[in-house]
Amino acid sequence: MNVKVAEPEYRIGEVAELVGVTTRTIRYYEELGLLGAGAARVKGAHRLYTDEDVARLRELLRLRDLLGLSLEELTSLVETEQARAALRDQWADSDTDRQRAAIVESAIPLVERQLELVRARRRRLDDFADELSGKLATLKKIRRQLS
Amino acid sequence: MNVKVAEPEYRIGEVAELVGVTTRTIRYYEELGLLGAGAARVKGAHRLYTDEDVARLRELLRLRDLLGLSLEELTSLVETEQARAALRDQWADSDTDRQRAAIVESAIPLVERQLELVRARRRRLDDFADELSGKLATLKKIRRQLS
DNA sequence: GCTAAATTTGACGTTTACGTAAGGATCGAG
DNA sequence: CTCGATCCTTACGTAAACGTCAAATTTAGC
Repeated sequence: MNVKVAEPEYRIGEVAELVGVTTRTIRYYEELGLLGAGAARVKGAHRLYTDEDVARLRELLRLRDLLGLSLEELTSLVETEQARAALRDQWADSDTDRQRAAIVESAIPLVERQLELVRARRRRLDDFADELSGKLATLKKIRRQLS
Repeated sequence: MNVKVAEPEYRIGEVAELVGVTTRTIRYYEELGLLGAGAARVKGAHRLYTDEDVARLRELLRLRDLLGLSLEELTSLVETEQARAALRDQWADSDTDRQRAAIVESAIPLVERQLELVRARRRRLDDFADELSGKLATLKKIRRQLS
């Protein structure tokens, strides 16, 4: 029972290069609870990451870079997902549909919140772009009148 | 000659409240060369700001907040405008059209660069939004199948 | 089992972007 | 001219997000 599919795993240095950060950053994020990499890890052993871990890290970095969220804001935004990720390990096992449904139910509002943040930021950028366009048009008009 | 239109002027505390930052921030930005407020100011005298100064500060804050630019990146991005702002004071005076044209000429590429940055950021946000939408759709599909 | 390369833990250092406090000067109203 | 509010300069303090270094360990290959 509890058959594990041999997932390809990466060491911290590989992950760092894959996503473009340093190993320090990855350990720091784990320290903050943003990454649970190998939750069950004997102290001193090397950390191992799955493809899913890498994807999660990439998403965190995107939220950080595109929305300018602090790591503290990130933690509160993904805390639910943290629990979900913990549960997810057992997804493939003997979970009941009811349990699976609960996991999905909890994941949906999280993604919805992220989507809202992204869209709100997009709207503000649109406004800014509009103003800059107007400014540019004004400048060009002046230029024409001066030539 | 050199008739000055009595522009409404604000003290640093007023500006701070208007744009939502502290006076420290404003002085710090001046220290970095981002704001030239009262370039010709006797040491020790109070700083005075015009409506245009306030607008400029607001723009800087938007670039900082929406694009996540560091203050160093901001300085290099607006350095040209800095020179332009210095010249602009004489705009209303005895400038020739050739000089005015030069000012406008130098301002245009600056605004264009800003617009490019904003649009690039917007594209990345759109990509992110698309991915999140897809993820959300997937989750909802799973939810339907489990119910 | 041995060795080189990568990793771990712990701790102190660094940069950015301001916060904060002190002592004195300036400004505007009366 | 006086007084209270606001501001000035100088300087040290701070939080976030890592950087860096050292000594001990672990891991992969032979």
